[in-house]
Amino acid sequence: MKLTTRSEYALLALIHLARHEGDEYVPVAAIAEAQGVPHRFLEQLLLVLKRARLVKSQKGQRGGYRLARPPAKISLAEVIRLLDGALAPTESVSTYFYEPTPVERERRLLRVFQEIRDLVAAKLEKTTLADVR
Amino acid sequence: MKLTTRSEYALLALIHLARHEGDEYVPVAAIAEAQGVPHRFLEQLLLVLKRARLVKSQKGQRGGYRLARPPAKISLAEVIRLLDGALAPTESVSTYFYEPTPVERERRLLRVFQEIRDLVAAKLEKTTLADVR
DNA sequence: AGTATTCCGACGGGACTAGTCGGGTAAGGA
DNA sequence: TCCTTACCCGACTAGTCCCGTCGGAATACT
Repeated sequence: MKLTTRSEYALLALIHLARHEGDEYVPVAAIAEAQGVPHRFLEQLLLVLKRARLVKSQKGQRGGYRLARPPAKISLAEVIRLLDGALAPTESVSTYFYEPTPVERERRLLRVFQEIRDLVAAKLEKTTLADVR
Repeated sequence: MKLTTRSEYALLALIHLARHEGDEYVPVAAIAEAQGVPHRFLEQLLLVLKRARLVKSQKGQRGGYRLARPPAKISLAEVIRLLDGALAPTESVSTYFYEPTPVERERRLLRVFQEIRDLVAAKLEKTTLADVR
């Protein structure tokens, strides 16, 4: 039932970028300082975001990062799933990663977990950076 | 966003006990075999459940465990919170365990997490063993 | 007495988390 | 051309947590 700092920091970084859409290419150092997260660590996360094409980067002087899409087109779900894996509270309930467990035989219990997953997923899916900017 | 096997197994055990309410005092071995979970491990979990007064125990021959309350009075929330800690997706959003983080300054984001926590908590709070038995 | 069963604390291996570090690569400016 | 800025990449580490296992003590029934 927990979120790692990875997705938390990633979200903070994206929010920062969403706020500076005009400035194009904000360096990691600026984001890190503004949001109070470790520079070197954030670098890693932004790299992941870049590979997933959520942000674009520019090297060298005046380089940095910017959003690859408008904030309204980036959902929290996408970010969290990317950094933390499945959204489901238990492995055997995810539609993205499947693996059998002993809980599976308890259909009613599983059902409850499915409903929760759907609730959470729906909420995260429809909340975008534009909403939390 | 994940549940540990601890609470999963604990729930399975409780469900088993709920199904055998008349038999009073089911030994751990029986539960473990029925639900397919490691005997020695489950023992630990039941001990926790006992200390929290969710179950009662009886030592010696014909001993074992039984529910301390009717199934309808035991919510999933209670069990999961006991074994896994807070239900909130991020630490700074739980009403039970509080600790400050850098995410706190992002009010809108925090708000979303709070809503999710409330959603999940409400669901788990009102679902009881009687529902999943 | 003997046997079944809970109770308790300790321990261990593996995975994961949260970072750090050193250096490589590209872009811009002087 | 050369220097500086900044991204890029992989390796590494220290700590924590998870999933169990184990040995044995205490207790209750037969």
